[in-house]
Amino acid sequence: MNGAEDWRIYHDQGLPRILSAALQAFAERGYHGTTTRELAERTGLSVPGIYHHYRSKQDILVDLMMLVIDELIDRSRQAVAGAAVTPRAQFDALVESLLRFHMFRKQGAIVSTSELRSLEPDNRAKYVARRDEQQRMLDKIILAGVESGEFTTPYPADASRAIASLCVGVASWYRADGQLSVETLLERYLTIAEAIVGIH
Amino acid sequence: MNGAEDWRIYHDQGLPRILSAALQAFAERGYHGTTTRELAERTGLSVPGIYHHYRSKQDILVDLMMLVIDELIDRSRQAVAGAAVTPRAQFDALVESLLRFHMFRKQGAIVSTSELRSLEPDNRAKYVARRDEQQRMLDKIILAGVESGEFTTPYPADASRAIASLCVGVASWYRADGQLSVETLLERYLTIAEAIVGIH
Amino acid sequence: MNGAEDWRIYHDQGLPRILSAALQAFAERGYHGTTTRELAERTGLSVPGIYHHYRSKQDILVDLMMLVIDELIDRSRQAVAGAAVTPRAQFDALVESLLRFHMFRKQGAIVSTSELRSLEPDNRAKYVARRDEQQRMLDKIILAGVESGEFTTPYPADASRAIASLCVGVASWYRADGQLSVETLLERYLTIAEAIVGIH
Amino acid sequence: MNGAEDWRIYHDQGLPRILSAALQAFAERGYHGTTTRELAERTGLSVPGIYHHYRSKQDILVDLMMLVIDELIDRSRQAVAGAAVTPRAQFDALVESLLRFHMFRKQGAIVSTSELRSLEPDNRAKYVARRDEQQRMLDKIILAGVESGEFTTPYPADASRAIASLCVGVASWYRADGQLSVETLLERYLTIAEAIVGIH
DNA sequence: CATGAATGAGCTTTCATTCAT
DNA sequence: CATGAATGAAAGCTCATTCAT
Repeated sequence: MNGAEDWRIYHDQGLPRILSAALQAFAERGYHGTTTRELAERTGLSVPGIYHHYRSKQDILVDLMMLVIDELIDRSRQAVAGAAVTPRAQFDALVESLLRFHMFRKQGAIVSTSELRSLEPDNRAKYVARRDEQQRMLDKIILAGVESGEFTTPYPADASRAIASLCVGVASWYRADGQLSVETLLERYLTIAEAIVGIH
Repeated sequence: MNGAEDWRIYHDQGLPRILSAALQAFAERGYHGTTTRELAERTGLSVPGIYHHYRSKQDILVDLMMLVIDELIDRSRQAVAGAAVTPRAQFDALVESLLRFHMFRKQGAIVSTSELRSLEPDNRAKYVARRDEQQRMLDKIILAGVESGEFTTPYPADASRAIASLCVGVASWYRADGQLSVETLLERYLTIAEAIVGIH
Repeated sequence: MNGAEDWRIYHDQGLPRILSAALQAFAERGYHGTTTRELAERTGLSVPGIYHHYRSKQDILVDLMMLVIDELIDRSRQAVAGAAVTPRAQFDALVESLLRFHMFRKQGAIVSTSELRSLEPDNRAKYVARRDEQQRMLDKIILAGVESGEFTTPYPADASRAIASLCVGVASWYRADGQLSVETLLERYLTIAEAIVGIH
Repeated sequence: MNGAEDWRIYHDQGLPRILSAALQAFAERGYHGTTTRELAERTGLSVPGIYHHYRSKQDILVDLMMLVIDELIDRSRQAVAGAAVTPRAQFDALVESLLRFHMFRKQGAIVSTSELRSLEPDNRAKYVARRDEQQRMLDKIILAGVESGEFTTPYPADASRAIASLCVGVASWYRADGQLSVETLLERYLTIAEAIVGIH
């Protein structure tokens, strides 16, 4: 159904209005700083209207964060699947995908990072499992690159974590209307990421 | 009054008990997720006891975040002042200082990053001014290195932001009781940082 | 739409339950001496139930005092409108109306007098404007009587204020179940009021 | 020690500073609307300093109200004692004394009237006893006047209460810097009072 | 889905008051 | 008397959530 490079293309996320409102609100004021009344106002629904769709505020957060991480994983897999079967090609594709996601799903990324602590234990466990799954994709590719000799970093695990930090950091300052074009940012950060894993 | 390398040494922060309790609580549950009752319990004070020392919960957050950023700036200046007057020496010192701070003042760094949005506008402005001051220290050193030819990065501003992201990221996963020794982490991340600015 | 003498007839005020509770409570213990919890108990509502209907305790006081002064003005106008167009008839009607009001709306009158200082500045200004409007009705009638020669007081302004004081005073001691019948009280105080303006 | 007409002369009340502060504060904001902290600030004392002199806020109110009513009774007695032994002379003297008191001890009168409800039951009982004693002085003189035929009012009790209301009302609007001179006000209100009891 | 009313639990903050120094 | 620290109780108000219509 999707062409090979769909992971690069970001449209409006098409979130149901409650999740869309929650995304804005949680990103701006945090989960605990957002009231259900505010969600109602932002959606144009009534407060009981919200509860018609969700059993609790927590459920909204869970739904939202799961959608976000699932989209990230999905796009990451597509990126890797569409790349040539070399560590470098796969690395470049995955990092590019990570970067695009943190640019174009900025708010989702911010909420997911900062509200992990607001998830109740069970929900948190589920979320963390998926986030770790995502991180392992990068770990594996870097390890493969090191084993094949294409990447020269002596500490692949740290490099992987550092690259993830870098990409997550992008969400905190990137603006679509800022100075840096998408392509330029990708190019520069890819260069940095390659430097980190030791690609010459 | 202080030996040259004081910026490397971290003792207990010696925070007054209320700020110390707030630091733990805000880091764990966030500003809005922390109640004044909880602060009281953690301090061993009564709720009005808290208000004897602080006029509002917001004031506690402000005091805490200002102490954190001021310590960071102070240590950064010491690090640079104590280094040789070459871009590389200054860069290494500042990055090391940033890394140490995000390892040893982990919670303060987490709170400062995630609760910026919880500061009321005036307080936020003051905080952001100091944070920008800190960031400019790194910007300038990298620019100097590029001008002198010691650093080869073609986009110093991005490199500076990337390195800051990297260091901030450390606070989110570093554990004092983890696998990685301080010295090892410093070595690895310094190598990465140098790769980012293009030191051969 | 109403019969001519409606201003003489006092039924239960038909206040919404919150205002009714506030009326009793503020009259007994004062605005600052009344807690929202007490209002809740008196209404049979919970505390948030109160806040569903009013945004603040101050808003309750405002609503209450405005209802009181508006009813007073309304009845005063009706009394004057229904009287013959002679100063004496209008004076008698207005004073009778004032007296009845301070007998049958005793608590409202007490609250309005004693809690003026508890109104926030804007609300106070609005209330005072209406109270002055009410006072001017009496002033004008007395002046008219003096001009026509029917009233002989040499200081109409003081007489007007004195009569108002007198009527307000009634609220502080009148009891429906006391010794004095309504008609007797009206007769005596009307006699006094006429003596004050100098009607022979 | 006092000359005959001392009841006419009002100096500064010479209240101890705590009572003086309480007088202002209670008059402006009411007993329940005034905090002990505010009393401390107004006196220049510390909060524990207040408690060095008074065991509770209630005690301050009691002391204040008792001083006020005692001064009123004292001056009333002096006024009557200094007057000729005729109902009219005694009436005039007592009413003049009441008027002067409500002009020159305005705030004390306001507090005493509005904070009666804030006195705890025992204290209230004591206060009411004295206030009634004061009222009886006026009652008796009017009765004497009626018996001697000098006063023609057919309802002396109501007249007495009306006159008291009138005098109390003065405290609510009189300003020392207003239009009305003391002597003018006295003259007019005495005329009114005499009209009420039916002195020709 | 909306409206309107409602609430248990809990929020931040303040009160009068106390005690050690 | 001041300073400074402290507190039980309670204040005004808000939260997430629910229910009837």
